[in-house]
Amino acid sequence: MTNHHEEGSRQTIEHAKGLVIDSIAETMDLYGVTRSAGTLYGTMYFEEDMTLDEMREKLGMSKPSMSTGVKKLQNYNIVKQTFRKGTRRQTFVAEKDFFKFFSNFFTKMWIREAKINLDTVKQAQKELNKLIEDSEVDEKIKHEAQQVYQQLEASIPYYHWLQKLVDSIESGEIFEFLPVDQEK
Amino acid sequence: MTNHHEEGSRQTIEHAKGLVIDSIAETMDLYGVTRSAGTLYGTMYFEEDMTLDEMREKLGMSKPSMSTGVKKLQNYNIVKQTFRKGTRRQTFVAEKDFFKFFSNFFTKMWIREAKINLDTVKQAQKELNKLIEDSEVDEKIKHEAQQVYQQLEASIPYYHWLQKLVDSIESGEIFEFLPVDQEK
DNA sequence: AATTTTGTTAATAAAAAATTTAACTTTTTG
DNA sequence: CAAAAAGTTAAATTTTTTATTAACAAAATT
Repeated sequence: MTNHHEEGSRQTIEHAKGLVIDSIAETMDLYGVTRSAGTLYGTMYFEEDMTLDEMREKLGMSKPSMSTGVKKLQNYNIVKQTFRKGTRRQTFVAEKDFFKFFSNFFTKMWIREAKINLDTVKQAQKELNKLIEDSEVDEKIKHEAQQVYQQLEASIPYYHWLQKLVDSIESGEIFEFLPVDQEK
Repeated sequence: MTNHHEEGSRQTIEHAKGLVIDSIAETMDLYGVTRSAGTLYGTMYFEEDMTLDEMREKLGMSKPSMSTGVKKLQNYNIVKQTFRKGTRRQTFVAEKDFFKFFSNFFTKMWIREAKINLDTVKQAQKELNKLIEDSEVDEKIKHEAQQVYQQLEASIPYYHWLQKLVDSIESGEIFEFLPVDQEK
């Protein structure tokens, strides 16, 4: 085996990884994560823990970009800080189990959706109730307010269901209903 | 009931709707849908079918913006074209059932994720296999290729599971496992 | 304590995305 | 079939986002 061949083989491996990294980044882009954060995650997916400088080297970008990128990924709960002995630099590691990725990423969004929207619906209903219970208010308006109130009321079970979905993912119960097929 | 009061009451209703529209737009923003498309959806959520000009009027934006916005929402499968008799203008209606919204929106993303990433993983594995099966290739490289191959292989069950999740949502089966609580 | 290393914040520059105006195409109706 | 209406596409502009350089702050080692 010559060095010439070895060089080409390394390139083949890097090419294969590159395909997957781009694909992951495209998917994350679909989910509203910026392309560069997605590429960073994809890169970390194939590495052990990395320092900011190692990321910068791999991606050819500036250190502040890596710093903010990693922070973003930490916010999505798909990258964690780790402790590598022998260096005083911070190191970070990507969540490599896609089931955990799914869980961390979507439950975070859904919890927030359920909370924010439910709070808002309650607040809007409170305001509508003022009209509905006010004897001074015109019947036509009252009826309109009631209709909107009802539409909002009908949305509430959805947010409760979303919370149940989150719970079943976090507890792992969902995998009893939808088992992971291990065979290829 | 005076007209003066009636004016204020209408404003109260609009204010309540506005709270909810903003909240919906914020959630959709979280999901990677632009703010203005989210606001358009939120607006349509409180209306029957709408023409482009009605949207433009409500949102105070240009008609081409409405045209592209509606197209985007149609792509997410959360807005459909309808036929209102008596007008030759196109009309559009928003999906108001959030369960269907959830289903349409997320299954579309997940189907795409599963397909694209699975295809890419297979392709990457094919390239890695060339190294693994090539007797000319250095053992060290071969080992590295095998490791990456294995990492990719381990991700495949996730994509199959995602497809199963999509199927159970589309068939409605998931609601047997996670029933919708009707009581408040 | 001083110096070096590391990471973050701030300001600027560059790039990307969204919005509008204007031109154009298609559809409808008289 | 001509005229008008409706919708889309294209080009240009504005706004927003992203990334970089440079300055700063914090931590650690000598």
